[in-house]
Amino acid sequence: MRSSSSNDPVLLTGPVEDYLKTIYELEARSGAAATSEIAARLSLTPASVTGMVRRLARQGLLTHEPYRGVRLTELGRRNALRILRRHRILETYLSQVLGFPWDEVHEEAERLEHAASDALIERMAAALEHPESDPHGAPIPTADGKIDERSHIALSDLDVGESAVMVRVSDKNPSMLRYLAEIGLQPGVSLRLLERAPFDGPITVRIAGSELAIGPSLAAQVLVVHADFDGEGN
Amino acid sequence: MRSSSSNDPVLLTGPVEDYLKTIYELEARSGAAATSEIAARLSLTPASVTGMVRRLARQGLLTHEPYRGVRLTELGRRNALRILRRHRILETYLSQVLGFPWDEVHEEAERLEHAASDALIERMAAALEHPESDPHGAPIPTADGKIDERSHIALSDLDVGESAVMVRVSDKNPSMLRYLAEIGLQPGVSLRLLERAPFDGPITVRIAGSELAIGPSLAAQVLVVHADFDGEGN
DNA sequence: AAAAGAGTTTAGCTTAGCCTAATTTTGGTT
DNA sequence: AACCAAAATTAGGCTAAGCTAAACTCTTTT
Repeated sequence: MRSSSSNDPVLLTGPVEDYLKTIYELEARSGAAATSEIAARLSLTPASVTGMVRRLARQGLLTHEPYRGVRLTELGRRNALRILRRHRILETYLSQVLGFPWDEVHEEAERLEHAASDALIERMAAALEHPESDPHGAPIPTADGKIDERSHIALSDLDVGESAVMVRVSDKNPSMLRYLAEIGLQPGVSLRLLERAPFDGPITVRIAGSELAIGPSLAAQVLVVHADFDGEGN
Repeated sequence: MRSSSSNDPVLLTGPVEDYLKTIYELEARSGAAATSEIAARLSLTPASVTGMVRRLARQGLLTHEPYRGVRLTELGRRNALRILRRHRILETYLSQVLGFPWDEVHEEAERLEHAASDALIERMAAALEHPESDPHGAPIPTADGKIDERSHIALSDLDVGESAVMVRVSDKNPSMLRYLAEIGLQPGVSLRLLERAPFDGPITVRIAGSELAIGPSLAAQVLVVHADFDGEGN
């Protein structure tokens, strides 16, 4: 009479690691991750996700309320953060040490994060002097599972006349990243919103002295903090 | 009526890469790789190997004469050398750049070799200034599939009085590697065979001024070239 | 209150890669 | 020449992770 309780040994496969990471990110935005959202992010069918979610629930990595969505347990969250740490340290290492352009590091890290040992990740972290964020501005969880999720707003939500500092952008769209690099819009760069065209039109910003028009959908992806404010403490 | 011919797209999975690498190494020694040898190297059952071998033959990566053994085709050899290049460059990078001890790099490379892109491997190779051998002295195949297999003899086959240079040792036995590092027996080190005890007894060598007794089974694993001879040209 | 549609789950299959147990082949001994 | 043991193969199953098609549930709209 042995029940499969939550302290069964948890050996994570690559696909399972991908689920956990994805669910962590979705849960951070929406409270609970929907089957279809997970499926879309991982390019799987919803039916496949339902099946995997059942298994992960059985292993104690998440809870599943049918038709209601999925939440990570503490165990699931710890593991998700471990993968996220690997991913972001790998991205940083590939970018800073090996000179990969920032639009290529995501895909490479996506594969390496399942193969690298903790020892390797920690050596890379040490070589980078323990970075706090990756090349796209995402915070890197510590080895003991703490993460400093800063509050930030979208560039598109800035008011005209306000100054801000670019802090973060998604790592998942290579061509967007190439464009941002081209116009010099990278984490740490200061900017000021000069003008906003009506009817969801482009935004004009000043970056490093020159003016630049940015479409609203791109501006919505670029995260900033107000320049006079440091963005800490939510 | 479509036959699965040898120019089907060949996308290699991790396990398949391991088979090719292993078969390449066995074939180099014995002419053809036996099912049971492959199974032993990969810690699988012979039955599993037979099944996989059939698939790989169907994909044109090797030829299989039932009960007689397995040989890589040109396609299989090219792919095996690609994995071997990855493995050895990874080992070298982990050792030289990230400071891993030489007894730990094999296991780490074993996992990373299936995940790293060609672009990453080539960046690492460039950072290392295109090394010709890995930390254990194994030659690194070039990106276009050439490999410089040097001839060498076992330390145990040296005659008394002969001088030699250590050139290579297997990367697969961590505790042996730790011991060799401890006694300073690493590729490039010069030595002279002082004495050989009878009845398969220990060998005494001089390394860096001091004398050292080495058991025969260890000495058989350590490969050397004669000091007055450069080991090139078969 | 019923119906519709989006989202989710279930049922049943597929493939890769492994396993054990049973059988067959090979090559060497008596 | 027959036999035996080792090696190899076949037969039949299993798990992880995916898929399609069909059925179900929830919420919203009529």
